[in-house]
Amino acid sequence: MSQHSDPVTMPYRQRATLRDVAAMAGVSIKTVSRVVNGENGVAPAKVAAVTRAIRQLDYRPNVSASALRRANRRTAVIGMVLEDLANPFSSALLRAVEDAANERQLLIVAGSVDEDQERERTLVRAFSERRVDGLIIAPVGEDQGYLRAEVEAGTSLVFVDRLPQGIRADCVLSDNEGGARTAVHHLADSGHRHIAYLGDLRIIPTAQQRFAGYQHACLERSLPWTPANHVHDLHTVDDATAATERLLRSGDPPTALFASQNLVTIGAIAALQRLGLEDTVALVGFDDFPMADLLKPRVSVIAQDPSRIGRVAAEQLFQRLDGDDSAPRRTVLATTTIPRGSGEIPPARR
Amino acid sequence: MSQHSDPVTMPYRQRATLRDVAAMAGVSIKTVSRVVNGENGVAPAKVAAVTRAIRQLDYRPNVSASALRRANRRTAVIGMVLEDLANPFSSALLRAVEDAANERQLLIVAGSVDEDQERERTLVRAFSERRVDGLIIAPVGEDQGYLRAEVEAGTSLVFVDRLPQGIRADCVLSDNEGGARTAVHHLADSGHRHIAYLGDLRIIPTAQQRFAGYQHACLERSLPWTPANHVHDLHTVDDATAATERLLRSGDPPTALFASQNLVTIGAIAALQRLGLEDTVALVGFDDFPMADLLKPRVSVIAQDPSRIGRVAAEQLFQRLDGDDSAPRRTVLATTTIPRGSGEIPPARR
DNA sequence: CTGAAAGCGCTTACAG
DNA sequence: CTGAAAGCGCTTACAG
Repeated sequence: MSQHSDPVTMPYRQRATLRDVAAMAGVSIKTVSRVVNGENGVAPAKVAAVTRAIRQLDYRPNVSASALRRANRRTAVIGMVLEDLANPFSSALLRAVEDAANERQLLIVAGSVDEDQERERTLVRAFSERRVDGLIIAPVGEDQGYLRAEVEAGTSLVFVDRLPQGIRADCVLSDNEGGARTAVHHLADSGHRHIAYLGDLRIIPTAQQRFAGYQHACLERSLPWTPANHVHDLHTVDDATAATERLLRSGDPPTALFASQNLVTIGAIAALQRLGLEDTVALVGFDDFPMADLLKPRVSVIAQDPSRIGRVAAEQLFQRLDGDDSAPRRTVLATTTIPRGSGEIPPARR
Repeated sequence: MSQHSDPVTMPYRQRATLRDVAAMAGVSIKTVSRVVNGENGVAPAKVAAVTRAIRQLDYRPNVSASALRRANRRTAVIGMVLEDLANPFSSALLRAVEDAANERQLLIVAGSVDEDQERERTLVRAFSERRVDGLIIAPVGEDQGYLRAEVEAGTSLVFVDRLPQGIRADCVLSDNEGGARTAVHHLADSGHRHIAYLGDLRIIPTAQQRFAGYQHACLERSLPWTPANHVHDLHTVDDATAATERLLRSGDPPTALFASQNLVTIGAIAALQRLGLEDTVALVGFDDFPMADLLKPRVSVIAQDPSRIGRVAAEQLFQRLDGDDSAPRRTVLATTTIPRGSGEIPPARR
């Protein structure tokens, strides 16, 4: 293949530059720049000539080039590091931030970390090498101290969903402990005393907080503390289904389940259905999900509001971008209890 | 507030540049550049000195600056224009493209269009002004001709989910017509002759194709053509619920429903449950969804594979980035019929 | 109201 | 093996 016909080595067909526009309009590039940036103090006739040249040449300013030279260096891009762009919680966060970012003409680069610390760092570095103005991060891993370098370089930083470690920065998250407490209280109010805890990976701070809430509620209501009823490290639907089946088939099964996360709730439901116990064993899940209202029984949940978390985080980030350098703020959003049926099933005779 | 303490006007604390690294290592910036880019032909001692300086200064190359000067102008960023980053179909596409992009160290900027043509153009322009290397677009609106300028400027372009209009380019999508045909055949095979069509906005090409599939299947099986049973322009769950209720309460209700999209299926289920008809009226939905397997009855669907669409689109894009300039290719992926119960309910006596 | 010169952080195209 | 000069597309800091 000749050098000429190979699109890889062939130079791209030129896009019009300030120079080209200037030449066509018969002015200097500085004048074109003024028009492009809407600065005033340009003679109307020149504005007209430039505008026409821009249209004729289909000129697109190169935002990266201008950011490189501009005093504030802003790229108008923010980076989001999320657990998994395909999961509803992450994507609701992303979408909420997108909507907020739109008003400011900010673009979003985003990536998934899948609970992998290494990946978190890789993504942040990639974003940093593109000089994003700000970062919104759902942290994984035990130490976010490496992000101090970014902050010192002028990158704004807001965490979501989970508290960061090793760095003080803004964070917006749900009241995980309070929500879990409420769930257990809710079940206890229906008379349950044997309430199982079905939890996500213990290394996840959110999971820890939810377990703490469970624990406190058990103490508060003097429920028996039965470690056999505490299952941790469930990270997939299938994990949760298997664990729930095992639990319910054991010699001393719980009369109610608290599922500390979306996928775990779904897995628990699958297990209950398989054993025909969905109308016998009570269930409250942490996190709402689309079909909760159409299942039988309808599923009671402790709902977070990921859209709100995203919106609040975005607003927080924008304040920082606007120069707010007050002390880091932690915003804890209350959860909402939504009783739909499954959480109000009374204890079965044993 | 003094000029100095105002973070907006205050210059950002300097990040280390090639110059700084060169000064510390006692070499020219060209030598640092060689080390950073892994070019060989640098004396080992200098490589060591440079490497040490890079570490000490926590140097991060400015990828945008290098792209500006580099011959191929590649930014290593691709843009995705999707319907709604928060909906499962879009987010599955995004995630699949992300996974493919990771292998090539490409970053993704993404945005939602919400069925708004204006927004599609705005997003594309914003991406273009950042000089993305490629675009993956789920097109809305009637004309994608404006994208020719991007292609001529060297931007690779692949459409997903919907065929573009006004431009010839690669496209990866499901066999919408075939899938819809199969759905109706499936219901007809159980003896249904009065099958309602519940469809999304008619302006959406995908919806048109699904209606065409429905139509062909009706002809093929000589089913009565009853316009009263064709409901279009359902775009939300609530729309679909209301329309389905109306239909089932009419004088001559259908014995089976074909819901041409996710949210419509969910709305139809809500209506069936409300009327107590979920075990009486058959239902097949286009698009699978997470809980389909846990509802009662379990929901039969025609499944697309958004992950596969995303992966194939990404691979197609990468081939173009690698210089493939063969004729535009259209990839149509087959759908899968998943019978779970709701689609196998026989016609009720009328 | 306008523009020529310098420079953002980097790579290219050379020369040695 | 190494580096000085020019330049990517733009804005800054001036001068007129």
